[in-house]
Parts: sequence; structure tokens; C-alpha cells
Amino acid sequence: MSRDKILDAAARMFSRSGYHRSSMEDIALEAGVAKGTLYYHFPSKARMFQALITEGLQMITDTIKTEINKDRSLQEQIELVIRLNVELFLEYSELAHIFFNEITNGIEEEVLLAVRNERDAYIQFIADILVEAGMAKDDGQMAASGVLTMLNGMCSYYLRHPSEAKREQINRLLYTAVTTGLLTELE
Amino acid sequence: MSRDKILDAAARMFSRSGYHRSSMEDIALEAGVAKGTLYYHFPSKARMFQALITEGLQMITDTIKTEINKDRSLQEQIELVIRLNVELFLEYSELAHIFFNEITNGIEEEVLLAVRNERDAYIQFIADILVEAGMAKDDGQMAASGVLTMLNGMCSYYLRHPSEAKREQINRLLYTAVTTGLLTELE
Amino acid sequence: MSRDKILDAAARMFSRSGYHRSSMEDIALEAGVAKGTLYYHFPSKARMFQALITEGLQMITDTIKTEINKDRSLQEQIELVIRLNVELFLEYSELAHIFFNEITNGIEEEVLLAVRNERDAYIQFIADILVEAGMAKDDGQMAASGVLTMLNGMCSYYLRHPSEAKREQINRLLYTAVTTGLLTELE
Amino acid sequence: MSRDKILDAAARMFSRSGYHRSSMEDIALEAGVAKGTLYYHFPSKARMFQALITEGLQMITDTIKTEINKDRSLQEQIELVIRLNVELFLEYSELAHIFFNEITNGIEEEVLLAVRNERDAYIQFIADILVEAGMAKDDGQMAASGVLTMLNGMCSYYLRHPSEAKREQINRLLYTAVTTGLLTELE
DNA sequence: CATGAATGAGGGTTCATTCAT
DNA sequence: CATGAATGAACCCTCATTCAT
Repeated sequence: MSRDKILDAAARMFSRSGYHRSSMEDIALEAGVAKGTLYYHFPSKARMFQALITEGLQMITDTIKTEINKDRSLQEQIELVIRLNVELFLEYSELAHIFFNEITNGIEEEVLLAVRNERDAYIQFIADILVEAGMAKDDGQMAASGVLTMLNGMCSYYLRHPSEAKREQINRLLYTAVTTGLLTELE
Repeated sequence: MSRDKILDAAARMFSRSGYHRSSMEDIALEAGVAKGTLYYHFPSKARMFQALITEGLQMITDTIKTEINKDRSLQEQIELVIRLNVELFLEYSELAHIFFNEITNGIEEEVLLAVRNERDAYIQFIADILVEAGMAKDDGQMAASGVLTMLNGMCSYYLRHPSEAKREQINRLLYTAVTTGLLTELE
Repeated sequence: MSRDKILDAAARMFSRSGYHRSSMEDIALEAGVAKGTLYYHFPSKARMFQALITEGLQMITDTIKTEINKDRSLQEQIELVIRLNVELFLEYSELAHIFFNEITNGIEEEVLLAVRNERDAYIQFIADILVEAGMAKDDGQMAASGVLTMLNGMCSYYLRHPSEAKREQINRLLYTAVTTGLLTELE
Repeated sequence: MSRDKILDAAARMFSRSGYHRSSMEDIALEAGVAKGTLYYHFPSKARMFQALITEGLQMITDTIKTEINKDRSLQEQIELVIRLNVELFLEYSELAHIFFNEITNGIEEEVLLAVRNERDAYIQFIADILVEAGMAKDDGQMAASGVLTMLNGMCSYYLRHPSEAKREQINRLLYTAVTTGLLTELE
């Protein structure tokens, strides 16, 4: 179905070139469909982006939920969540970057709010895991926000100065930051 | 002099609306000069942005250097560096955001590299301070990068959910992160 | 039958939003059928419009003919024709407006001519009535055209500045214009 | 100056093909300037249209005022106003048509209101002349509206079935309609 | 009979940049 | 030094129409 082809192409393009640098023409070309087809499936570029975020996050949270329930130790759960997030950041770096750093540019206000809500929901999702694991007090939101922020920054740094060694370092450092309770100060 | 008026206006506009959302028209208007004048002083929008970053960072590093040399304790030095950076982030949030998070959009490759170098130089500058204060081993680059990343993220979070209480928290948390040696793991 | 549903919907949409502002999508939605169905019944938007005009006018002229033959005085006949036309204008204002004022926009030349012929035929139909009633000399075309023009203009004015009082005024004024023979000068 | 070239070209294009059928590309081509130039002088197509109407009406009312003051009899004044208006209608038929029959299509609401106000102001201008000449009671608005409506319709008819004889007829008929007091019934 | 996914030409608009003055 | 009129490529979006099912 061409809706999926389009979302795939959009993910690739946004991830490669960012939101504004990816034109609807480019995305259509990448998806192998006509420009008008994009507008058959999505009312606007912004809404397409929103769908991408929403449906992408749904898949991610589903994956994490499934994996986490597979009878693991607390430690393994935390490690897993961190590793999966790092992988996602590195695979879809630009997209993740957009997602976590806003798109202040000329985008429909309504979509901006929706994406912001998605982000807050995801932060809450991670926060719940941290709280359940005893790694954060209260609602855990700021702790989760802190982890993701660090993750975002470290992955960006890694992508600029890549070397396999550091990749495992990121996982380890984040794990330490979480387990030593540094982030609980944030509450 | 109109060059300064332009840079001031550009800083305000970029900080308020981001790089791409600020048109040359807007900047000229804000500066109170004609659009053509921008091109008298700078060969392109990207170069203007570059000049802004370069000269801005020069001022910042000069300020920090001056303050740091005023015979302070190590603790005070670290606190000062953190506080100054937090202030800058909050004052020029968008600009800082751009500076620390790339501008993947349609910008001259050459300028992109130059700005990236400026950023690495600033990271190095902070790294040197950390090393000198014994807060990081080796070159301290990744430690510095980590601090700035966290700073970036926390300030963004703060701006989205502001409350005076949290502002001091940011300073304190960053101070803790630096002094407890968490970041030294990064080397 | 879905052909009728479509024509009804088209009449409503055109009358509400005009020809070009009504998209095939809108009409299909209003009719409760799929977009493709429109093209099953009509070869193009323009042809659909033409069918609407043709069949609508057929109904109108039939109605008028029937009513007129019901053994009325000349005066009553004229009053009737005027009143019916005013009602139609006000009920289907946009459609009437399109019909009487051309659609210079991108419409098939052939359809344009056809619609123009429909209009001239209607003018002739009214003209015949006027001549038969002794209210116009010769072929009465320009008289009929004049009445309809005035009717068009007054109804538009009425719709912009409505008030029940004026509605009856329109009928009366047109009746006066016809009966005092003003329009016979037009021949 | 290219602003004038553009307005001239726009008047020609609109008058020839109507508002929507005239693309900005067409107008630029007709004016001999680049498409972007249109947007240097006017913020949008609708605003350009508005400027055209406003400035055109200014010229027309100025002309009429000047001519009317040249010490004429009442009869000559009325004849003059009618003749000038007929000439304008025939010269800029489409434009006049748009002006007097709305543009319900996708045009900025604000511009629509502005143009409507221009039209009402022009009607008022004509109304004042009629009242001053004793040809209408009270504010004369509906009388003026009636004359212009008839004028509009007759000119359209004339353009569809042209012949020099009828042109003078239009002037005469309108003059009769005004002077016999038919329109005073409208008050 | 009817559908709806897909198309692509065309439209209005933005904006960094150029250049004659 | 500075201006501002002019440019044109690129962008997002609309919509009548086609066609396989």
C-alpha cells in the first residue's frame, strides 16, 4: 500500500535531511509515487510528519512493552530500555533530533502541540518504567527527561565522532547515571 | 555602525524564531536598515550567522576567562562557568539551540563546517577548564560535551515548564554531575 | 438513484459556494457517493453543470407553463412569472448568478456555448410570454433580458441588505417596469 | 515604474479572463516582469486586485467630479454620468463584472469586505449625484444600485449581441429610467 | 453500477540574492 | 556606505480526471 511506502520514505528523508530540507517532491520521489499521492493520504506535510511520529512511537512503545514483560531482572529491564533507545536514536538520528528538539519553523500550531504531546507521553512512558524500577521518585518525569536529553546529546556527539568503542560507553554511562540516582535529584 | 545593529538584530531574531524562520527581510527590519545593507556587510545569510556565532563566542569566552582569573576557588570557578552558560542558554535559547544542535537545513557546507568547528572549540574551551579543575581526565572533551548536552536539555525542559524553583536546580544538578565525577567515566 | 442525488448535491453546492469553489470532492461528499461515481454519470464537472442547468430549466419552464395555462388574467400571469423567478433567484442565488453572469473561468468552450444557449432559450421563453401579454413588441428579447437583469441585480442587492419589506418591493417594482412599458423602448 | 505596469497588466488580464482564470504567472508575463516582482509590490493576488479596484475607482470618481463641475445643466450631468459609466463597463467588462458581482471564490475575507466597501462607496457616490439632481429621494442608494444593475446587465447583453445601434440605446434607456422616476419607487 | 486510490499539471507564495544607483 | 526594486528557483498545496477492481 502506498501509504506505508510514503511513511517509510518520509522517515528516511526526514532522518537524512531534516524536516524542512525534505521537500514533498523529494519524499514522493523516494517513495516512488506521484506528488499528489502524498496529499491523498495526508492533508499536509505537517500532518504527515505527525502521523510518522505517532505511528513510529506506537511501534517503539509496543516493542519496549513486549520485551520488558519477558520476565527480566530490574537491571536487565533498564539496560534494555536504554539500549533500544540508543539504537533508535542512531538509526533515525535526524528524526529523533526533530522529535526531541522541536520544529519552531513554519509548522501548523496544532501539529506542533500534537507532537509535543506525543513527546510528553513518551517521556511519561519512560518515567513510569523508571519509577516502577525504583530508579526515580514521584512521577519521574524530569528524570526521564534528563535521561533522554543526555541520550540525545551523546548520540549526536557519537555520530559526529563515531567509533565503536564509544557506542557501548553511551549505554554504560546512561545506565550509571540512572542507577546511581543522580537523576533522582531532579525531583 | 550598522554592522553591529545588524548582528544585534540577527541575534534577537534567530533567538526568537530560529534560523530559517527569520528572513533577511525580518532582520533588516529589526535592525532598521535596508535589506541590501545586509549584503553590504555579509556575503550571505549563512555567513552572517557564522559571524554572529564567532563573535558571540569570542565575547563569551573572554567574559569567562576574565571572571575565572579573578582569584577564585576551584568550586567557585566551576559554579561560575555553569551559571554563565545557563544564563546564556536561557537568554538566547533558540540561538544556543541552533548552535548546539546543528542546522541540517539548506546552508552552505563550508559555513556548516566552520560553525561546527566553533562549537568544537568552545567544547574544548570548557574541557580545558574542567581538566584544569581536576574534574575531567585526559582532554575532557567528552565530559565537556556531556555537561553542555545536559545543560542544553535541562534548559529546554525548563523553558517548556518554567518555574523559578527549577532554575537553581539546574545549576545545582549540573554542579553535582560535574563534581561527583560521573562524567569522567566518559573518557 | 445516485444520478439524482448528485444533481441535487451539485445544485446545493454550486448555489452555496459557486462553481469553482465547489470541488468534485465536496459534491461527492454532499451527495453521499464516491468521487468516482460522479464520473460514472457525467463525463466532466462542466458537463455535470450543464446537465444541472438544462434539467433545472426544464422543470422551471414546465412549472411556469402549467401555472400560466390555468386560465388567469394577463395581470396575474405577469405577476406569477415575476414572483416565480424572484423565488428561484433567492433560493438558488449563486446558481442563478452563475447562470446569468457567465462562467468565464476554465470551462470547456463547448459547454459554455451550450449553457449560453440555454440562457438565451430561457430569455426567449420569457420574451414570448411578455409579447403574448402585449408587454413587449417584436421578439421581446431585450425586454426579457432587461427584466431578468434587473431581477438579478435587485435580488443580489436584497441578499446583501435583506429585510422582508423589500422582497415584496422587488416584485412590485419589476411589475411596474414591465407594465409601464419602459422596457418596450429596448426594442 | 513596474508597479504601474503590473496594475495595467492586471486590469487587462482580469478584464479579459476574470480573476481566477488570470494566474500570477500570466499577469507577470503580460506586465513583462518576473513573477516575484508582483509580490514585491503587492502582498497577494487578492490585495493586488483590491489595489486595482481602489485606484481605478479613484480615477473614475475624480474624472466624473471634474466633468460634472464644468457648469452643465442637470440633464447634461445625468447623461454624462451614464455615458461615462457605460464606457467603463464596456472597456473593462470583466473587471466591472467582478466588481459588481462579487468574487465568492477563495479570496481573503478581508479583501472581500474592502472591495464590497469600495462598491458601496461608489454606489453612494452615484446616489449623491442622483439626489442632488432631484432624481432620487432620501439617500438614493437603492436608485443608484438599480441604475448600476441595469447598466451592468445591459452592457453584458450588448457585449454578447453587439451592434452600434444598441449602444446609444443603452444610454437612452438608462436616462429614461432615471428621469421618469421609475427608480424613485425603490426608496 | 460504483468505488477510491493514484495522478500531475498548475496555482499562489516565499525568500535569499543581485545590481544599478 | 547604503539602498530597495527586481529576480527566479523552489516550495506546499489543490483538484479535475483516470482506471483497475
